[in-house]
Amino acid sequence: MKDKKVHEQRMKGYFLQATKEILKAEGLKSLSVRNIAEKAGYSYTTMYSYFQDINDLIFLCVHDFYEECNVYVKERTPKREKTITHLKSCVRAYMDFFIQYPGIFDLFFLEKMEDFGNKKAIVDIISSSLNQICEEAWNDCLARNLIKADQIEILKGQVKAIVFGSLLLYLNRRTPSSYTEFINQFNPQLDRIFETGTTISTETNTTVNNSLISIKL
Amino acid sequence: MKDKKVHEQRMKGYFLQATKEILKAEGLKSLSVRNIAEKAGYSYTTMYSYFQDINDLIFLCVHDFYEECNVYVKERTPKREKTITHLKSCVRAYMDFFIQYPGIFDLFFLEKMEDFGNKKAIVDIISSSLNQICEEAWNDCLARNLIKADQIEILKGQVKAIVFGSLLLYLNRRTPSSYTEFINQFNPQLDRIFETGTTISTETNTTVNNSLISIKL
DNA sequence: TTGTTTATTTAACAATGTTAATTATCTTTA
DNA sequence: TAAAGATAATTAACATTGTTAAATAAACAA
Repeated sequence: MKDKKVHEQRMKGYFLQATKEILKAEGLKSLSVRNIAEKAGYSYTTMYSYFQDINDLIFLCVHDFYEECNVYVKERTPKREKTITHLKSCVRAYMDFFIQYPGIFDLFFLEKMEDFGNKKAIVDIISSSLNQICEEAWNDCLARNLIKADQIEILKGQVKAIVFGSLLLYLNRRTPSSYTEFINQFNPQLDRIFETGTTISTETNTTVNNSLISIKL
Repeated sequence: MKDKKVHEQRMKGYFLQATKEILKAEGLKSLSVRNIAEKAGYSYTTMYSYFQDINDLIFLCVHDFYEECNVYVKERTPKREKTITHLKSCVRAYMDFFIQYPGIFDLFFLEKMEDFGNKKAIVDIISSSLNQICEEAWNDCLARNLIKADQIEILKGQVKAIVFGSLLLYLNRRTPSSYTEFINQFNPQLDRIFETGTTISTETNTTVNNSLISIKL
């Protein structure tokens, strides 16, 4: 009785792992049932014994990728400096994750909601991921009075919009065309958001490539 | 000899028109060769006599839609007030166009570049469309010294990122869930960009729904 | 009218997601 | 241990996509 459950979980794991690997390496475009099954080591229709359809499978990945992104950011911003600089580092690390895995950006933001089977829970995870992952950093700044309380919502909104706008243009439209250019455009934009609304601006703003990763697309 | 060209243009027109109609009404998802051909009144393979493939056809639409968007903005912002308020109205009208035609947003920003056959010309039209369409408004503000010359590039960058970020989240992730909410979030964000970097801020900022269209998704 | 070029359609193929029928494998129990 | 029954996995098949090649229809020139 228990063996059955164990077996089922193991099988699901194989398919899930295969799907994640393909998504990270090649993106949604080159994902197919036959594709996944081959990597998992089974015939394609076997998938349908463990998942309702391919979307069911795809969107189980969202949870895993969200957690991976969270870890990614935490690992690269360890100090908990409680400064706006630290907050900005978290935001950049969040972006870097998607630059490293454009396929996950696709899945998170470019895929249509209908393809998730309109599952609102999944969309909520995605939509709130940036704020969720940077929550401590925001709270720290607020607690230390580096950000005016009545401005925080609009600040969050601006950061969010600018992050996804920049990612969309860069990853999907190659605008700008190089990673260095991208960072050199994005950083001052991010800096500028915090120029007003922050109580004091003693921290230096960055206009050169100080990204956390050096990978270029 | 000339009849042939005329005929060819007419045929292309039929297919192009059909494609545009489907894109505007239903979006990329429900677009197919057979779909287009049926609307055009021909068998599906006839398309291949006039276009290399379906992407060739799709991306001829980009030119037309860009022009449509330009007209849309111009019609809704007629006065040429030469103020930052006017510039912001242009930006909002540009956004409204895509809110009215989410299928065109899909085509412009969500579609993969490979699907355009990597045609850089098309991507350039898309990427520069916002700045292109709002160019006069920006120049007017600059000429009247409402914007600091050394800030204009970063301002344009911020506006661009915030516009596409907001559209992406709203159209593709239903965040926020209502049009009114969307506008009430977006407007103060846009306002805030112009609070610094603009020489004087005598103009009133808008935080209520003053959008140019009243259609809600 | 006949022959040739052009236009259009029909037939077919490969790749996709999905379902139904079939076979293989494991489990239980006599 | 071996047969019966349940479960797991595969093969076959279908519908939908984009696309190409072959066949037919239409237009036109002599």
